[in-house]
Order: sequence, then structure tokens, then C-alpha cells
Amino acid sequence: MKKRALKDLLYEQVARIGRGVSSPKRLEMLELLAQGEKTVENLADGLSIDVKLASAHLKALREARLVESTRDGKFMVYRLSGADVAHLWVRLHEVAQAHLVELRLALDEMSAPSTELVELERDALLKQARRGEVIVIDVRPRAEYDAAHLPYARSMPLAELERHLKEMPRNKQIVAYCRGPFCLFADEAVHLLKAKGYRVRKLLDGVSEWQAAGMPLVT
Amino acid sequence: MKKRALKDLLYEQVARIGRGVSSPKRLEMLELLAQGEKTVENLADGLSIDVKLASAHLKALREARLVESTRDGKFMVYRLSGADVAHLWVRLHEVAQAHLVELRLALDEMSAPSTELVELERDALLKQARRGEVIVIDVRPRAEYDAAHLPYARSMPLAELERHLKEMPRNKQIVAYCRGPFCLFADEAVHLLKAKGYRVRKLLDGVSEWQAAGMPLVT
DNA sequence: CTAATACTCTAACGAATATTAGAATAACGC
DNA sequence: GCGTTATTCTAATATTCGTTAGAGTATTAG
Repeated sequence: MKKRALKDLLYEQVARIGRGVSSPKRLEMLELLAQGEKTVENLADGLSIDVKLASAHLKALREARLVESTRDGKFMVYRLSGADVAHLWVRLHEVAQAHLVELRLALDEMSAPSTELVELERDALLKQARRGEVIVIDVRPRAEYDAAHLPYARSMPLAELERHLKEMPRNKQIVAYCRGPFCLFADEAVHLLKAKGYRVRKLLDGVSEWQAAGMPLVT
Repeated sequence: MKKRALKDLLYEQVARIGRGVSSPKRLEMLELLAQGEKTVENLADGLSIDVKLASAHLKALREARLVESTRDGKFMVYRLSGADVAHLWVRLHEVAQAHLVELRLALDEMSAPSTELVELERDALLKQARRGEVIVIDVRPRAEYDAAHLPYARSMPLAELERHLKEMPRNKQIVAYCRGPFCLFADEAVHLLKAKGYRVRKLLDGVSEWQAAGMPLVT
């Protein structure tokens, strides 16, 4: 039966994508790359792994065509091969959160120290941000803000937050976001600002989650 | 650093989902289960594999919480653990089609015998179907039609198509769909009907693709 | 109760994967 | 050219995965 061989071929190709996203390290890389392009060293540092190992995982991602690379002088710069790859990552962690109790428990524990992090309605938030009723701060490194960020968001990298505290209005609601629900930057920002008496909440979305929900980004 | 351990835990959980979808057999099972619940034997037959092997893959899918099972008499009935799992499958094969040339080539070759299979605009198709300007036929087994089907679609399983030819109007455009872009039923229906002189096209969507695009289903 | 059916579990083996270390390559600065 | 830096490739390891066969479990039919 020739049909079987053809079918096997088709599903085998999709499984290449599946194998690409079947390792925790590679998923973490995809999430980082969803924030903007990175060098091999950037990625290795971000994941706290050896450059050689990062390179091996990047090879696997390249073979699944989930990432592309170009050379920039001495550096190899990697990026996602499309916005659809970021959306695949979003869908994966959504499915994981929906069905894996262990993940929900770990996420609850993670966010416990910074109390009352409410996920906001996206449309309402956008409207309030446009009117200036809430201050949206992007606490990722500035390069990631430059690659893409939420409308009306201000870049306020975690490292600089303490130095720029005086620029933050005390009378307004502040909303902090970072790379997504698995990133701790926004939690730390919330913790810090709350201690200083600001009214602040965390947005669980990163730029990919925001965009996958059909919301606009500024690039 | 405690953060590392926590992060590892989080991505490891998402990787459980990734591992679930990293095998061609399991992907084919998910696509079949997206058509409605099935017994182990159903699935093994559908994939042309041993029941034991099917059971082993189902165990992997259960551990990733992508499927659930209940006992019905002698039979174990498996189903997807949510519509989000079907949508994950859709996103996976969309990403694969977008980035893997090998897959696009294989799909082209597959559809070659039945000429001119145009993907239709979904909204336009729905409108035309409602007005009765096109006849939408669902050529999957009737049980799958019963589980969920496109609005205004008629069940016309491939096996019965030849017997019910006279019920098909010759003057109207016919649109056939099946389990999705990797399924051959609609191709065969198109081939058969074209040979009999009908005007017929294939819709590449299955119910999951249709629903993932935000279109309504009848259940 | 026994026999048959439908499925799962265990054991086993080869294939594929993750990780590490060491050699090789490619571009830069001198 | 030479040394340095950034990255990949090769080789070797331990581990996991896919597949098959055989034993075991749950349910139904008689």
C-alpha cells in the first residue's frame, strides 16, 4: 500500500517540529529568541549552559527549521524563522498549563512571594494605557524592548529600575510585564515597587502571548 | 541559584507536551482522535500498527495529558483531553508546512492526481453553503461526522459515495472535506466525482483546522 | 466457573538523544 | 602571516525511546 508510505512521510515531517520542541532547553531558547535575535553566547548565558551544548541544541532547532542564523562578524545571530514559531511556543505552554497540574503548582509557588498578581483583561489594559490611566513598564533588557514591545509601554529594565524610581508616578496603577509567564523579571519588579509603596501589578503576557491573543505590538 | 532549578522544572513540564508530539505515530493518533473518540483497536487499524504498539504510544500521550481514556465494556475509549490539543496539532502542521520544504513537496505530489484543488475562503464558503449555492460533503466515516462537522455539511462517507451518486446535484458546485490536509478521503471523492462529470473541489480543512480558524462547528 | 476478547505491563534490544571534551573552522585585530 | 574569539564538528559516554514478544489484568459471554 503506497498510501501508508506517503502518510508516514507526512507525519514524519511534522514530527521534526515536534522533536524540536521536545526538550526543555530548546523551549527555553525559543522563548528567549521570541524576545528578539540573540547570539549563541547570549543564549548559552541565558540558559546557564555551555556554549557547545547551546550550539548542539541550536543545530537541532535549525534542522527543524524553527530558527535561522546569519553571521555578523565573529558572531552567529539566531532568530526564530517566523512569528508562527513564537505562537507555537505560546500554544505549547498554554496546553501544558491547561492539563499539567505539576506546572500549575510550580507557577503558583513561583508567583507566591509577590502577592496579588492579577492577570488583566488585555483590551481594557490597552485602553487604560492609551489614556495614561495605567503605566505599562517593560522590564526586559532594552534590546528586547527595541525588538518589539506592547503599545504605550516604557522600557524600564530591571537593572535600571531602582535608579529611575523617581520617574514613576505614585498616584497611578503600574503594570509590569517581561518575557512571559515563566519569566521572573516582572515578579521582581512588582516586589521592588510594592516595597516602595507603588500600586503595581504583573501582566502574565510577554510580547508573544500578547500578539498570539490578537493584540498589536510596536516594532 | 534556586531560580535555575525552578526554571528547569517549568520548561521540563512543557517539554512533556513537546515529547508527546515528537513522534509521527502519536501525531497521527492525535489527528484521528480530533475526529472523535476511538478505541485502541480503531487507532491501531487507522495507523496500520500493532495494538501493543498503539497502546504504548497512547501511554506516552496519557503521560503528557494530551489524551484521556475511559472504559466502555471491553473497550478502552480514548479522546483528546481538550479542544486545545486539536488546535495544537493544527498549529504544529501549519508551522511544518510553512517551514519544511520537504512537507510541501510531499503534499503537492499527494494532491497532484486530483487536479485543481483550490483552498476556498472559509467565510465565503460558509455563506454559499447556507444559501445552498454549494453542496458541502463530509466524506469521513459517519461516526466522525456525528461527533462534529461543518455547518450545512452532509455526511457522505467515501464508502457510500458511489451508491448515493444520484442524490448529488449536477448543476451545483460540490466541496468535499475530510480529516484535514493529510487525509486522502477528500482527494478520492474529488477524483471519483470529477470522473462522473461533477463540479467538485477539495477543502483542505478538517474540523480542527476549521475550528482553529475561528469558524463554527455543529456537534 | 471457563473461554474469549481487549488491552496493558514487563522485558529486551537496537536506534536515537543529551551531554561533555577535544579538534577544526571562520572572522577579526595586529 | 599569527593569535584571539566565536562557533561548529567529531567522538565518546550515558540515557532515553521505539518496537516487538510474552505474560498479566479486566470485562463479557456462556
